[in-house]
Formats: sequence, C-alpha cells, structure tokens
Amino acid sequence: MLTKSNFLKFLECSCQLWLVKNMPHLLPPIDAALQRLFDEGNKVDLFAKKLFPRGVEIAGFNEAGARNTASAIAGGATVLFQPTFTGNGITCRCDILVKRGRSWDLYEVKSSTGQKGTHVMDLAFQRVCLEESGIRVGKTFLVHVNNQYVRRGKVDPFGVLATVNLTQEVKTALPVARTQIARAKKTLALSTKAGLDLLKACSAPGSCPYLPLYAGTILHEDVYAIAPGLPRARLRELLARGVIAPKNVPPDLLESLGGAAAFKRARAKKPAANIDREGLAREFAELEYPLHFLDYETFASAIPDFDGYRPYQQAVFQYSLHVLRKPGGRLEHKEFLHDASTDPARPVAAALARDIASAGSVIVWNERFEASRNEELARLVPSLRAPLRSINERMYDLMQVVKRGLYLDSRFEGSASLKKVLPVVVPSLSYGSLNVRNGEMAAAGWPELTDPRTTAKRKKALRRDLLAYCKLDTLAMVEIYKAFVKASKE
DNA sequence: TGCGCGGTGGTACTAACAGG
DNA sequence: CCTGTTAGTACCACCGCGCA
Repeated sequence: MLTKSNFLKFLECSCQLWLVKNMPHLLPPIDAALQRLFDEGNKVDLFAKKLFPRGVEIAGFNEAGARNTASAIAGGATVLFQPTFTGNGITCRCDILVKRGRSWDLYEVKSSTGQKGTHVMDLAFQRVCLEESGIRVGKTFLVHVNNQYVRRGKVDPFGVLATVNLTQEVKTALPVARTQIARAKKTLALSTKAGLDLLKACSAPGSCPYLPLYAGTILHEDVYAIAPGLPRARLRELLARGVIAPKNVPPDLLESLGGAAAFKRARAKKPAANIDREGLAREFAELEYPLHFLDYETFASAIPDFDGYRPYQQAVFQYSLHVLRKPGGRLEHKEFLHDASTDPARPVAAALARDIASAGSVIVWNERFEASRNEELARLVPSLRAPLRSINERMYDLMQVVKRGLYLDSRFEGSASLKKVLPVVVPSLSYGSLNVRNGEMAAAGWPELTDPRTTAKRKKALRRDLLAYCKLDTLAMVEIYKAFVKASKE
C-alpha cells in the first residue's frame, strides 16, 4: 500500500520512498524537538475541526479506518474527521471531508502559514485515492495558519485559520499525480539490487536526508556528478566528515570551499586559525562594564496561547544572565524561569528589569534574536518599555567576531553558530552531559513544565534541566569572550 | 537618427544561516 | 515548523558607444 506521506517522500526524492520501506532503521529518531513539531500540527488539526461543528470523528487507520469510514457514510454522516480511504494499492487518511449535494469537499489542514509547493500534490493524491474508492470529490481546500491574526480573548477559529480553494490547481495536477503514483508503486516493489541501483542515480541528492547514510554505496564518479547539486554547507559538512573525498569534488568547487588542504587539515587535527588581534582589541575596547551575558529561551505556538500574541510568535519564558562587574571580577549569575501556564511576558520583563543594571554592555549571541524579543516584550508590557529598549541600545553581538572574521578556525567549518564555535574555542564546556541539549529541546520542555497534569517530580527534573541548559549557554558566552580577549593579547 | 551591443546599477527573488 | 537577515544571483532597464 502506498500511503500519502510515502508518496510525498517519493516526490521529494524517489530513493527516499524505497529507503523508508526497506531501510527504516536509517530514519532519524523522533526527538523531543521533532515531537513538538508534530504536537503543534495536531493542535492545528484539532482547531480546524471547530470550523465544522457537527463532524464525526473516524477512528482507526488503514483497513479498520476504511471500514469505519464506510459505515459512517452509510449511517448518513455528512462531516467526517480523519476518514480513511483505500483503493487500487493506495491509501490515505484525510483531515476533513464535507458532503455538499452529491459530492464531497476535501479540506487538508496544515500548520504552515501559507501554501507550500507540496500542498497541491498532497490534495491531488487524496483526490485520486478518494475517486479510486468510489467517492465523488467536489472542491479541494487547504486550511493553513493565518500568521497575521492577533489573539484577543478566546481564539477565533475563523481568524487564526485561513482557507484557500485549490480546486483548479489540484485538477490541473491530477494527470501528473496519476503518473507519479504509478511510478511510486513501481519503486515500492523494487528488489534490493534494483533499489540500490536507484540510490546510485538519486535524482535529488541536494535535499535527500539519506545521502550521508548511503553515500558509501555510491560509486566515486556518481559522487562527482552530484557534488555540484549539493548546497555548499552540506557539501562542506560531508567533506569534513569524510563522506565525500576531496578528489571526488570538481576542482573549482573544492577551491571555493577552501581547497582540499582545508579538509585534510581538519581530519589531521591540525586546524588553521586566523586571529586578528588588533581587530579584537578595538572591538572589545568599546564594551562597558558591568558586562551582562544574556540568553533567552522561547516557545512558539502555532495557535497563540496568550492575548496579544500572533501565531508562531516567540514567547520568552526564561533567561540566564551572567554579570561581570569589572575585569577579572567574580562572575555573578541570575536567572528566571516562568513555570505557570500563563503569559510569561510580564514576569520575565519585570525580573529582567530588576536583574540587569541600567548601564553596561549586554552581550548576546546572534543579536537579532534577543533584540526582536525585547521589542515584542516592550509591546506586550508597555510599562517596562524603557528598560527593555535600553537593553537593545547596549547590546553587543559576540557572534559578529566570528562572522566578521576577527577570530576564525577551520574547525568552525564556515559556521558562526554557538554549536560549532564553542567546542573549538572552549572545549571544556560540553552540552552532552545535560538532558536538555539545545534551544529546541528547551522549547519542547516548557509546555510539559507548565502543564498542570505533569507530576511534581517530573516538573522538578524539567526545571533543573532547563535552568542548567540556559545557564550553560551564557557561561559559554563568558568563556568564549574570555578566550577572545586572551587571543587579542597574545 | 536609429539600432544593437556591452557594461552598470538597482531591484527582486532565492538559498542559506542564525536563533528558538 | 517559524522569523529575520544577509549574501549571492538573476533579471531588466538604462546609458554610452560605435556604426550604418
């Protein structure tokens, strides 16, 4: 049986479908961050049902789901949630189906904020599947999140969601969908040998998440052929990891990535560094004590949880602040974590206004993020606008030191992200020992922390992990800053 | 004066990268 | 999945120039 999601994988890259079916163990595990994404999608699905008050929920998947769907239709139901249809080797579970006269209108709910490339084919697959099982389809719609909506009071389903009529686009795409479905079915049935041959001729290596996993089976000349199709960062990563050898990359492309020597050095653990001492000294001379090292953790909900928020607006629920009052002084630490299921904006802003001095530089990593959050906080909490704006005026982006090339190391692999810079500049600080490993994980932990159903014991553990992670982030900045200062004096 | 060519510059779009 | 920025590219109008 060809499912809708597997069909969409096939459209992305034909080898993906074969791999999903035959080598599922290669699939990346579902971590907390990915699970959160799914949860957000489910929340939007649930909300979209409010657009159709008298819907009947259809339980079950595959054959059981199809049986339940058939009996609901036979019973006279006219609005179906999650009905399943199977026919002619394909199966799909729709979101919402509404009877209009003699035919059924189809609604596909997405948590995206607009129409994406795959949505038409998504609906086209469903349309084919429904027609194969003898259902007459009328119009086909996409329901997506409206990111212009601002919550005031109870969330209005008709405000937070937008419905787009894609009937014409889907009809136009039907012949292509039918052809591709036939091709996908053939791919599904390929033998192991034929499947491996398919991998070697992968049609979309640039976007295929499997490439690093199966690259070992690809002939060298094939790698040479696909290298120009890869995004530069990905090619660089694969070269650094040794998945692709420098000799298998076209010379001009390799040259533009720093040449074969860069990757040989990286593997031989003889990194190339470039430190602009005078530039660093000039840069840090402008900083004013006390130095504040600030980091936020945020949560973005597709359906806004609080008044004044738009869909996907980042709610700041936590910060960590390290303060250095004078050069070589003792490091102080302040932190805040909002653990109730209410709008964290006011408590966070109030604590911050208390913890941060009215003078002194505020050092962050990737200024845009924290500065934008402060702007939003100022809008949400007008009484604290002055201290929040003041923070932005004193902000200094430590990432710019790397971005502007004042401190470079080949082991950064061309990236200026904290994840890449920290292990090189301050190897002693490791994220691995914590349960919460990065910002996305932290964002995943917050709804669980604020959920009244979470046990006290679990909350305590979550609180500890969230605080520890955020603290480590600012500590990392402090250590990186010290390392940069030291480098400027050597 | 009209036409085509090539360089310039400004905009409009896209991909990548940073944060969560 | 999102937002926001930036770097690179693609495109087109425009202008000066040579030439008929």
